Amino acid sequence: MSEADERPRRRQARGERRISQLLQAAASVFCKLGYTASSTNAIAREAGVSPGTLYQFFPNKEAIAVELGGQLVKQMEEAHGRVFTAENARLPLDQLIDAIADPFVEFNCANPAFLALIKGPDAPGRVTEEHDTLHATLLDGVSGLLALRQPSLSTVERTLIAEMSFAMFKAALDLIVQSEGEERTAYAGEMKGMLYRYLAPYVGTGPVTVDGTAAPVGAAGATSRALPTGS
Amino acid sequence: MSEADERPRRRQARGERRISQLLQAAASVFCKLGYTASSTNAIAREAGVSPGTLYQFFPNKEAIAVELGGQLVKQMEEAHGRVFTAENARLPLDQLIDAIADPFVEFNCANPAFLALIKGPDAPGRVTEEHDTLHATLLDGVSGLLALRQPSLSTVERTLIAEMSFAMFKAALDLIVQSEGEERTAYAGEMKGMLYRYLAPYVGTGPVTVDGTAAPVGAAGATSRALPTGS
Amino acid sequence: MSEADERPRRRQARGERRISQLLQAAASVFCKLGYTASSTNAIAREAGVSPGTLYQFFPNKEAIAVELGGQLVKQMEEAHGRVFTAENARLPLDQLIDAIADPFVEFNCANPAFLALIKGPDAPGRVTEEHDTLHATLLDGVSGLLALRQPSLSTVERTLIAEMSFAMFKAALDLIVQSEGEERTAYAGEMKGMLYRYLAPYVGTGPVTVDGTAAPVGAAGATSRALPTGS
Amino acid sequence: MSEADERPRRRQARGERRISQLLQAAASVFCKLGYTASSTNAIAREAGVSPGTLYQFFPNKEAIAVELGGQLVKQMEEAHGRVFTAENARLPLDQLIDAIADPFVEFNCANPAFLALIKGPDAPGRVTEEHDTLHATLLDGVSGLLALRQPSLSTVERTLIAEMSFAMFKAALDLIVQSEGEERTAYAGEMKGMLYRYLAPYVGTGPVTVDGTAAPVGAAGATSRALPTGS
DNA sequence: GATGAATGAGGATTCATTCAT
DNA sequence: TATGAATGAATCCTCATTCAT
Repeated sequence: MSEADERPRRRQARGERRISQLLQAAASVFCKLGYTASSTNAIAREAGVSPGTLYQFFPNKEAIAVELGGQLVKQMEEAHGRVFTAENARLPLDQLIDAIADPFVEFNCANPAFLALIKGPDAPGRVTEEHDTLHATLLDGVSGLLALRQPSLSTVERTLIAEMSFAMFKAALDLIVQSEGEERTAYAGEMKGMLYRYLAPYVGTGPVTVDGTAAPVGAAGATSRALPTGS
Repeated sequence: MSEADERPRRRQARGERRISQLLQAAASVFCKLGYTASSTNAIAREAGVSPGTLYQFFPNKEAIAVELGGQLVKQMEEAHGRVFTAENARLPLDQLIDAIADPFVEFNCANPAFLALIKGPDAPGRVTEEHDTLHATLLDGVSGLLALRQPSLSTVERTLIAEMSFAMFKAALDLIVQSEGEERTAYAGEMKGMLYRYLAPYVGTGPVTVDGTAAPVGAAGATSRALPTGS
Repeated sequence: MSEADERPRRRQARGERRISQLLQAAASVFCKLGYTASSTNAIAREAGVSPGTLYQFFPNKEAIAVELGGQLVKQMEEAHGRVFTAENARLPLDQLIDAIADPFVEFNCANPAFLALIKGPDAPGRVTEEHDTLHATLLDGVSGLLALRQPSLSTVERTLIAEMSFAMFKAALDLIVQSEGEERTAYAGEMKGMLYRYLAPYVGTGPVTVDGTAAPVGAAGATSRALPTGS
Repeated sequence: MSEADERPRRRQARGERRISQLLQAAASVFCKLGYTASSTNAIAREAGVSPGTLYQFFPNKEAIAVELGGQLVKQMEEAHGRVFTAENARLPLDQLIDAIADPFVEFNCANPAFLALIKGPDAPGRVTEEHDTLHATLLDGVSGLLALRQPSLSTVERTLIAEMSFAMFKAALDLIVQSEGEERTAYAGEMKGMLYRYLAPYVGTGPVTVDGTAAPVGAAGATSRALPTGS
């Protein structure tokens, strides 16, 4: 019984060690060279194994990225819990932003490969499955938050705002990850301020009240450029 | 004198035709494949010349990107004039943003290769000379504007805000260029709104008065997250 | 004794199951891809075992082919009995041809891998041991038949005729195996007619008489095997 | 004028030399290893050039085979003229067979790669474009001859006979090419005898008369082609 | 200038085979 | 015995770059 249980596991043990070895190597290489310029051979070399070994676990580069993305998402969840939750959605805007951004910032600084995957390859049309999935997942998270917080937004509006917010977030994250120390803190602060001021006119700044509407906002100057909030 | 003058000119005439041929081809290929995945052979093929010819004008791939960047900057200036001017700096913030963003949006939609170059390769550390130059140029533009508009900002603050603004701008531009029709217009609107609300606390919304200070702003809610404006 | 006897037997039992599993897989893969393009990994995969297991029973790809050839020969004998017999040799030519061709056709249609092995790899000089063995076996069969039927043929003549007959047979078998239904029947008929007319002048058409000479020629039966000439 | 003529040619000169060098190398490698087992690297090595050079002239292995096939067909035509002609079709059968077989035998002995291409890869379903084309061309030749010689044959009959004849022809050619000296001559004789006797009932042995019908059968000439039967 | 041939290292991927478990 | 991990050379093919013409 235990034998039937363990035997397969033991075999997988080496394999799984190799897999994480390879994923770690991939993370490192993706960070150093970017996705496009990373080669499977380079990853294998970094992992200290032969190219053939890599291909025993992954059918191609894309699959490595997919798996790495999945692992990182899982790791982030394990470390910081789910961030796109209904509870978070109902927080005052500044706290909501903290609740999303802080874990992301922390995790991406510790695992810069995550950002590399989120950003994807530098070619417009050449999006990869993995990047797509990741992008969709995160975008859905943002969009869901918006829906919970401000149900009056139309789908189009919501998508627009979510895409913008996510794009801004990624771009700022890039600056954050690439800097260090005080500079990094400063960038993180800027990112939050930016998101706060961008989103305030759409979703209000206060906590969401019982009836599901966000508290009224005082950002009068923005309205002329903002989408109608539907209120 | 006339000999030394004219022969080179003729040669340069042919040469420059070749060069723009090649640059146009490069623009097209960079857009299709991204910088990293673009090959010199592909560019030469697209330009209808032999690889050898390409290397008669450019010592390597990087140089093509550098030159292309330069040309595009020049073209944009020819089409839209200088945008980072003192006059613009003194406009009311919304007009200032229009004055910068509109030409960029228009030009990048017409020349999507520009954005590809601005974004650079997908590798964090692997920044290329060309991308660096372009980045520095544009960042200086933004930074200069900030300096003119709000001289009280410290260098550090100015750099921070400029980097953030530029990063946001690039990210939004990406969304804009990749969309079409109404969607594109909507993204452009969002970008402007976003920049407006982000910058207002730092540089004020009104026109700059004679004494070089921006008009006072009323964006109270933002201050807690914003850098001190130096006022 | 019982230990030394039975354990190996049990082991062999499992082993032989594995072996036929592998051989069946090999047959399938050889058919799909041809001998040259077939890989041991592919065979193992098809058999549902690991590559290591395959190499526990066969030292290399060649050995698989050899064994498969042997098994198929044995299977064909089990299904159709020996065909290269003295009795057959003495039959009237058309019946002799039937006696040889029918089992081969039937068996090869059911086990197309057999033909793949008979044909061998597509390289002229690269004949494999397995193909050689099979080739020699079958050629000996034909040659033996000729010797029995027409002892007056010199060795050289006999070899020549045997090689030719066998080559024709293989080529026709290929057409037969690759076709279906009526077409297959038609090809089989053509093959027999072809062999009949080719061999008749050498070995006579009638049954072999007691004194070992074939009956004089007078290829009456041939027409019945030919397509109507339309005249 | 001559300059404008020669310049492009001179450039191509090196290239065309390379191309025939490569084709020759390919012929040699295909013969040694068979089509399937031949690698582009091996061909390049044999030609004494780098792999990259090969790919400047041929996009892949298949293309090499196609080109080589084309060249060989052309060369055979140049050396022996067209063989599938109406005049040949009307000859007495033995002369017709001579007219077809002799050039083929001679050419294939001199250029054994031709046969390698005609035979194609050893995989049943994996037929290559080049082999297909070659096969179709030659089969059409045979079929055309049959149509001219015996118009009363139905399409189905004609195809059947053509396929059979061609298959037999290929198989015999293989024996011929692989043997030498007297043996080769003997095989060639056998092949002709075999074809003669196979085809006689379908297309008659005599010359085709004015009204388009073949002379009545009465295969007198056949015996002269057969080995002495030892009777 | 322009060409296109040439290179050889490097890209992804597969293969026959061996080894540790 | 059976597994699956491991290997490294070999597969096809591309790339940035150079060179002879």
